[in-house]
Amino acid sequence: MLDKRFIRENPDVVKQAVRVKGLDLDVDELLQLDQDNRKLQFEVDTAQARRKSFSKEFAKADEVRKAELRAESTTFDKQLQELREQLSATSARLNELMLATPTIPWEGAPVGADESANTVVRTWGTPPEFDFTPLDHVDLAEKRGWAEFARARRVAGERAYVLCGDAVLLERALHSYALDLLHGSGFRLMSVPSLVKEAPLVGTGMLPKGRAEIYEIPADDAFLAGTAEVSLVGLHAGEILDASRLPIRYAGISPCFRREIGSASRDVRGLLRVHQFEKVEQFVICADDQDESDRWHAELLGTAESILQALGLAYEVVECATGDMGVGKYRMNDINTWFPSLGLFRETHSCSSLKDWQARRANVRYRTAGGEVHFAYTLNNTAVATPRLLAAVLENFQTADGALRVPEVLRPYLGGRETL
RNA sequence: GGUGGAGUCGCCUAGUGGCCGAGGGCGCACGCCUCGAAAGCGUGUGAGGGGGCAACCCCUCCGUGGGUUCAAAUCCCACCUCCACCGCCA
Repeated sequence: MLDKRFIRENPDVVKQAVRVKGLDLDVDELLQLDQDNRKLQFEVDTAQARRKSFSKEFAKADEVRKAELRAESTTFDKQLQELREQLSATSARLNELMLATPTIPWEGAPVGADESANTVVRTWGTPPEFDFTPLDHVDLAEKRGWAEFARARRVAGERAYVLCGDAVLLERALHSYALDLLHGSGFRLMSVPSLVKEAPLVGTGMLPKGRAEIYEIPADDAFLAGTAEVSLVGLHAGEILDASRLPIRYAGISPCFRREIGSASRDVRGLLRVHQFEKVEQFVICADDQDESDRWHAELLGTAESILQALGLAYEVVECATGDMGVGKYRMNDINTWFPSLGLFRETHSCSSLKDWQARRANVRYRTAGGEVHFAYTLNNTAVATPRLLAAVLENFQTADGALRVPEVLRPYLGGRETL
């Protein structure tokens, strides 16, 4: 969500953002509604001021005047009611359009309709070379008894999986490593709800547009969140934070649920695209200062890279194109990790800066040292998301004898074992 | 699942229909006092929207949404959240 004043003063900038992000939003309609809405607001305010004066006078009036006032009020209320209805109709529509307004993307972002316009910023590491025929993670996991797919799908349908034995320990090790790392660098560890209400989903921008992607539980007016970000933003919804509390840094861990409705029958094999997964997420709320936000973006991205480097996984960092980054984002960098079975890099992390787009929706504000109330800036990035990253570890570190070489940083979490 | 209680301006609290256009205390800010501070005294102290060149002015908000009334923090209904107890339970 953008600032209305900004839209009024910079309609062309907004239109440009709508265009490069490939969105369907009529900025002129929005501007017209905004103007209509303000006019109606003024009329309603004025009418209400007058209406209030009737009641004031009533208390002091004699019986004759009271009868007059009652009659006048009734007539006046009809007009007022009509105005109110008009106002609520225009403001509802205005709000609908406001929720669809995009963050103006970073000028450095490649302009393009979709991910094919993304550019590689840098790569790290070298994809492993095998002197044997490596298995993909599905074959390897099944061979070692580390996963069940056919049976899992009997239980939970397509894209379901069961991790078994050492794969469970390895998954847990990845999350433990990420949590310890973040805890050590000042992030507050937060284990948050996945079962959430509608408001935080609207606040984070997952709704209304992303409805098809989210599991709904209508009996309880609840939803299953696709990321811990939903709860982490929601925790501070409606608050005015003291500047001294910023930046807020959270490492959120939660089960994540996604319907994957837009990618039906894609990646149906294995652990790459599943409906339920486990993610440690980095999340920051900071002041509305672009330089500071940029620094956090770099740090969140750097932390994710350091995790992959520590694991010894080759990856590339991608600058996401305007059409790929999503409505609310100012800048987005994906990190794609090498998957030997695919012979390419696949997304394992996604780092986003949203400026105050999310904070405006969720009404997360802070009071500056000077006493002014501002919307905060928010950023987020994956730290570790499994089982996708687990699959990368399985594929990259398999050995000729069908074993798995455990990355050194994970060994402390696996009783010091060097291979599984 | 059941029963009872509660949600007021950062915090505590007053407020059972018009004098609430929300009072008091704490905290905070500024000033006076002081060598300096504390104490004391005084003043100020929310958010959102709108109008005006401006000084200013108006509207909305007492958990949320409805309702009753000329008039609602106050009365009625529903919901949300919290607390206590009972039942069930990982």
